Amino acid sequence: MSEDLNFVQRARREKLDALVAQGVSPFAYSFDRTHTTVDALRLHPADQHEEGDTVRVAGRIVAWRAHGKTTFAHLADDSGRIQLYFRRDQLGDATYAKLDMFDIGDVIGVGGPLFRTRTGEVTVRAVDVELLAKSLRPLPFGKEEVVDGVTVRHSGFADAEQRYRQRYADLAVHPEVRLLFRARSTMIRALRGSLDELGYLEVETPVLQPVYGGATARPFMTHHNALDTTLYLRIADELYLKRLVVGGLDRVYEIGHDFRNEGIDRTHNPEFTMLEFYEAYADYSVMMTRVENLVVCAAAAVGAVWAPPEIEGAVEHGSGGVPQLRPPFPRIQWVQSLNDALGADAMGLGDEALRNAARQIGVQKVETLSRPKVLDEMFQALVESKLHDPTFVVDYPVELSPLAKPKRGDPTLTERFELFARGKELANAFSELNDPIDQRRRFEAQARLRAAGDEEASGVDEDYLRAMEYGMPPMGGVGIGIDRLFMYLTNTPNIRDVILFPILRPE
RNA sequence: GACCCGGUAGCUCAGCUGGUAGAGCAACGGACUUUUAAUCCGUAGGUCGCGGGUUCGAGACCCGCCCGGGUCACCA
Repeated sequence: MSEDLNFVQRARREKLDALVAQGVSPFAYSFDRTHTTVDALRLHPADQHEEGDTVRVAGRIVAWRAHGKTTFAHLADDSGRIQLYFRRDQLGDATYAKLDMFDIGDVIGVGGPLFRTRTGEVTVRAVDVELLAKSLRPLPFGKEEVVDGVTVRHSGFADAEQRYRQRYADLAVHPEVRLLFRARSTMIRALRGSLDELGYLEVETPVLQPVYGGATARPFMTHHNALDTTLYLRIADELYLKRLVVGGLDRVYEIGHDFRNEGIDRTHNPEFTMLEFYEAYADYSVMMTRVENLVVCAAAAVGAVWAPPEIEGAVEHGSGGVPQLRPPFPRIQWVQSLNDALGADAMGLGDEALRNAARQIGVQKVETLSRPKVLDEMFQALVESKLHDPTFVVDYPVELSPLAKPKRGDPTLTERFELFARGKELANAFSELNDPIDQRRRFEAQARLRAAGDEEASGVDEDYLRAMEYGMPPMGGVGIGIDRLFMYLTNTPNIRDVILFPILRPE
């Protein structure tokens, strides 16, 4: 293996050996730090020019400027970075000589008083220095300069594939990427807080399921050895959460991963994060208010901690910042908006006329699609893709919504809505079907499709029907794609940039 | 899946109509006690994605393949 090391790695191994030979342990157990770099900087007031408090800071060496008997460096931690100043007369010959064994990327701890350099930068005058972890592989740090107050980054880490594969290196080198993922966590925490405040209970339901359902998608399959049975990774949480409402947990939610064995592109990762929540005695109009409030709350949370990076050469996440949301969001009827866009009564068209209309607006392979699918495609092309600001689309045709209740007063429609923004679906919700007899019919229709070769169709979930037969309260349910919501709020076009470890082809 | 762009040093990239591999940063040696893309002098570092072909000669041209990015399609 050592023959594979490049010359940079070999040089670092040699330094490691030299340190060990001098009795320095290159991988420490702990370091007693008193301040983060940003806290240390704040400790030293702008008007203070004499030496200040003593601090102990720890982090990664990100820049190194040796000048013979004196050395400047920058140390970065999660909060930011601070300059270090080493002097031979301060540290002594032996300690100062050890600095030669340090490299950019090493994790070190430094103690000493704060002072302000000639150029005004708050700096730690190192009195003691300790190696905490030797970096044996060079991190692709770029160099930074400040031009007219704007940080400009030179020759950094640009290879998108390597940034995803080695997210640890991407994060180590790009503070703006750390900030983005912190904002994602902040958003999820805010969503949890909102639901908790409404009396929702956070629960965990099975990822491994004997029967999959709750959405239309091809599943991942696996096998349990002891039971000698096929299990599926869930494609949705829905049916288990609704079982819990049967059990008397009136308001439940779950934030977790769903798995869909389908294509990978800039808006699809096979494993993605879904928030689903169900509320007994609420219908879809109540849930619309809930979604609106949650999205506004998510936007506020993200906006409070995140803005597009102002570093030239930074990893890009679109522009414009977090959108300003002005609830209530517009609500448009599915049928009406399709008819308006088409200039005809889509639902009233005969099969051939409908297919011709679909072809004309550019729907591909119309002849292979079922009638509901054709309608859905037309709606996507004519309406969805043009919804830029958050908009609720309400009252979907019954053919498109196998788990929703029929609309009161119009059985051709269902009480369902989806929320769209920037042409992408952010949420999907309905007044949940709670009639077990109707549900069995719909399951059986799915099972027939499956028998006919439709891999996306699920089977009959007898246990779920049993739960429903005990009596399922009316309820509203919502699914929100967390990755998509965060992409929308940060204007990030690629889902891989909001997932820490996106799926890639194995190396 | 279709089309477009790309794969050259650890990183970011250049390499013209084919002539035998370049820069900056990082690394290594040296000088330097307030620098900040530090500076200066020197050194080393390459299976040019892989496999064929054309040619006296291929990083470059041709064919095939692999990998990545983008666009479109599919996957609500």
